[in-house]
Amino acid sequence: MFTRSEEDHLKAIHTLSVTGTKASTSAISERLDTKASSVTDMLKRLAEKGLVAHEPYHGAKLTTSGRKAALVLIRRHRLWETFLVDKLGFRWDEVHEVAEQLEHVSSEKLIDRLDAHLGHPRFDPHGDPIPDKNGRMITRKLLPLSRCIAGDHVELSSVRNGTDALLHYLTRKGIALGVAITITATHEFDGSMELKLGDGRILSVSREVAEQLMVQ
Amino acid sequence: MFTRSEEDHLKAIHTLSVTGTKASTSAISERLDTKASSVTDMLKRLAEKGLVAHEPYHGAKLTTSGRKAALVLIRRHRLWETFLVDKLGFRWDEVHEVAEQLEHVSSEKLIDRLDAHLGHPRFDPHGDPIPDKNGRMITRKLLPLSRCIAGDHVELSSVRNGTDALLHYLTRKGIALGVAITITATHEFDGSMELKLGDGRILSVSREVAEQLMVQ
DNA sequence: TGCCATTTTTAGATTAGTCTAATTTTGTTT
DNA sequence: AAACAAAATTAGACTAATCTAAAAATGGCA
Repeated sequence: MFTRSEEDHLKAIHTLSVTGTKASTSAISERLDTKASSVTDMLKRLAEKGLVAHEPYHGAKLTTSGRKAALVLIRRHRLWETFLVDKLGFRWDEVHEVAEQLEHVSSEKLIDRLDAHLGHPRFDPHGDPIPDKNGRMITRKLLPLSRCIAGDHVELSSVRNGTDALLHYLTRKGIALGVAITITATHEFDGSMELKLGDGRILSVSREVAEQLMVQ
Repeated sequence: MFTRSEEDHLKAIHTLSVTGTKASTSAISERLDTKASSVTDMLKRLAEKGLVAHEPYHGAKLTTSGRKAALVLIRRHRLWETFLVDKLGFRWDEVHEVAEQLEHVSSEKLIDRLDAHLGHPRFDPHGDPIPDKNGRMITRKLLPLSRCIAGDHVELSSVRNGTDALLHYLTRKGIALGVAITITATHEFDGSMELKLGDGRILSVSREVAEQLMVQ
């Protein structure tokens, strides 16, 4: 259907859009680790195919069919991540790169069967929602832990931009999705927070980390 | 590690070699549905990388490292086929094309975990042996059903060159791997054979089909 | 309002992989 | 052994995807 590079660009534009960032040429090129001129070329090609609206000098937006294609890719990626963790016993910090390859395998039947095999999961191992066959997914209003104040009782629901390093760090600290968190103290001067977990353990996290832990 | 096209060529050369055919430029190009000149180019590239020995005008042979690479690809392909049938409920005549894509996903850990998840299968859904981590696999001396004579009692062990159409045909006839077969008659004039299956069913197969059914 | 730094696009080159058409080699056949 | 058909290689062109360097556009600020 699409080339690997086209798919990578569609996904990048989608991700930027949903996080509220304008999908500018430079933002896309940074995400894909290519040069801006390469992105311009690809935007032209995608525009010709009717997948993006490219306003020269003013970034790109997905068209309806471009968005549909991007959601298929996100569905594939998140289902494969779930498979790797649930069925093959990978850790959540090991799955991204492999899923990045698997998502380009194009077979609707494969993905639908995989979905069923996994029990139609609604969230992937990082807490991100998995689009269904029609591109629909659960939307939750989450806020970063860094916005909570002392005394709040919350639950860890997803990890934003979870680099493998961050995920590994959390794993080592014994922090997993679904864990109950009580904020015991927040420190103004550096933004770090003291937490009490559901099992009674006490720990402290930096502001950077607290900004990526999305809670409910 | 290798490009998709390099991998396709390695696998084609390997398959030709093990079936006793010389891996000539034209034989490879026919398998890959490309032109002979494209194959010549690729053989040069693979020879530079030390994966094949290319004797111009006299075909190609895999080097030790080329053979090792090809076996990795065959291992991946057959494990994925097994996964599709055993875990996702695909029919054996539906898996080839999808496995053809999945085999290019490169992650040793993925394949080893998949192997374990499937219970270290020794044969794929078509009866072909699956190489282990070290490239070793079971070798069986099979012969085509067409070489059997009336009165022989045999077991269907694999289907050679199983095109999707042939596999689908066998499925419709209720013929599966492992089925016991007694040859009740062979017809000289067109090579067709009369068979009695383990469950008592009687059927007749053409010479072409009998040449592809490998028995023990 | 006009200048300037930043961003984006354009122009032109490069690489991998493919093709067609022409040339060369091989090996069979008379 | 010479000729010829088949197979393989070479030559040259094309496309997709990338890059660098140069030119153009944008938008904030003096």
